[in-house]
Amino acid sequence: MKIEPSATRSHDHNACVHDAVATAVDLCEKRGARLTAQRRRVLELVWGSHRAVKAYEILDDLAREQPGARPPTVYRALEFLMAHGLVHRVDSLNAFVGCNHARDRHEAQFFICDGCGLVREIDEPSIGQAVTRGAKKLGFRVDRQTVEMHGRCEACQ
Amino acid sequence: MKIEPSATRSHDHNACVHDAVATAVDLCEKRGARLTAQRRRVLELVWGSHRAVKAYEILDDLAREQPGARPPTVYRALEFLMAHGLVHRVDSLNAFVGCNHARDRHEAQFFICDGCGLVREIDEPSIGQAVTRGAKKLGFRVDRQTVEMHGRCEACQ
DNA sequence: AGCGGATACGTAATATTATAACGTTTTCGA
DNA sequence: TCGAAAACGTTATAATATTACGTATCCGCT
Ligand SMILES: [Zn+2]
Ligand SMILES: [Zn+2]
Ligand SMILES: [Zn+2]
Ligand SMILES: [Zn+2]
Repeated sequence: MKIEPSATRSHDHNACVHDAVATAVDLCEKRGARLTAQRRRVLELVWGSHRAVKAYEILDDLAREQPGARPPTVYRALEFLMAHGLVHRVDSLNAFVGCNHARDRHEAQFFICDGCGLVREIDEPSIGQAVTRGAKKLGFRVDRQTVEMHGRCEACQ
Repeated sequence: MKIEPSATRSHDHNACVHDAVATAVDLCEKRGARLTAQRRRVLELVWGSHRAVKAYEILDDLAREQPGARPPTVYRALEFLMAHGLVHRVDSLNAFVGCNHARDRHEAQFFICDGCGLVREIDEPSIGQAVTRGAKKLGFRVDRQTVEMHGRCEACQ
């Protein structure tokens, strides 16, 4: 198992991946959820970078080491990982990104650099609050939010 | 030209559509943009309801009255309409919705009812401000935002 | 250990969403 | 009225995602 390097990072990314997997193992253990080898491998592949990764990119990677892999293989794994908050879907990119604070359930908000592809998940409570205010005005109940900001990261400006 | 009724409205929807088209005609006039018959028809079809409409639904409708219609016919019209802020894409639904305050360029924020499909576009400045604050913390420059809240409208709760 | 239901996976097919490529027609100002 | 730009027609294909159904594996229970 080798994790490829990425142009968009300057840190020890293997440590990122290792941490993410350890957290996932832990969390699934606690919840009695089955983090199978395949699901775990898909999690690693999603964490291959801090970019959002396309399902078919994951499929290509997976198929290289496991020729039987098919779309449902990947989508099923992603479904599981999303259900457990280990991965998020980025709707504006049709792509998936690893969650870097998966311990608690949370509303995900993303900054996405259109230059280098970097995705940063944040938790800015005032965004949630502003949304709640807006919802109240309309009598809406909010169950789930998609908040994705596109632009340029510091390095790419 | 007949606009179909929708389960999710209690108002004179033909008036909505009429207004939207009048605004569009006006705006395109001002900008020297060509709101052709086809683009106008697609705008009407998007405005067929206050729900988000799929591209292939529009295509089906359009093809009924114009058998030569093909995917590019619709996507090209939508591209034009979006470029002029007359229609927005709802990323979390892969669908399109008419803009109800197209006069000015604006950041669109949506509340989407998962019960009846109603989409309400709002302009809650505090959301934009909260986002800006979050962006500043990260050194991000925001160019474009996707803010889509899913839940239940007042009637569907 | 052996049974049986639930969960996960393999596999083929197909559905849905979107774009590429290229030629023709229309528009509109010079 | 000419010519370039824009719009449109048409075919094909790319990209994303799901359905359906059969098989294998896991796991609690006896
Ligand atoms: Zn997260
Ligand atoms: Zn960047
Ligand atoms: Zn709008
Ligand atoms: Zn509703």
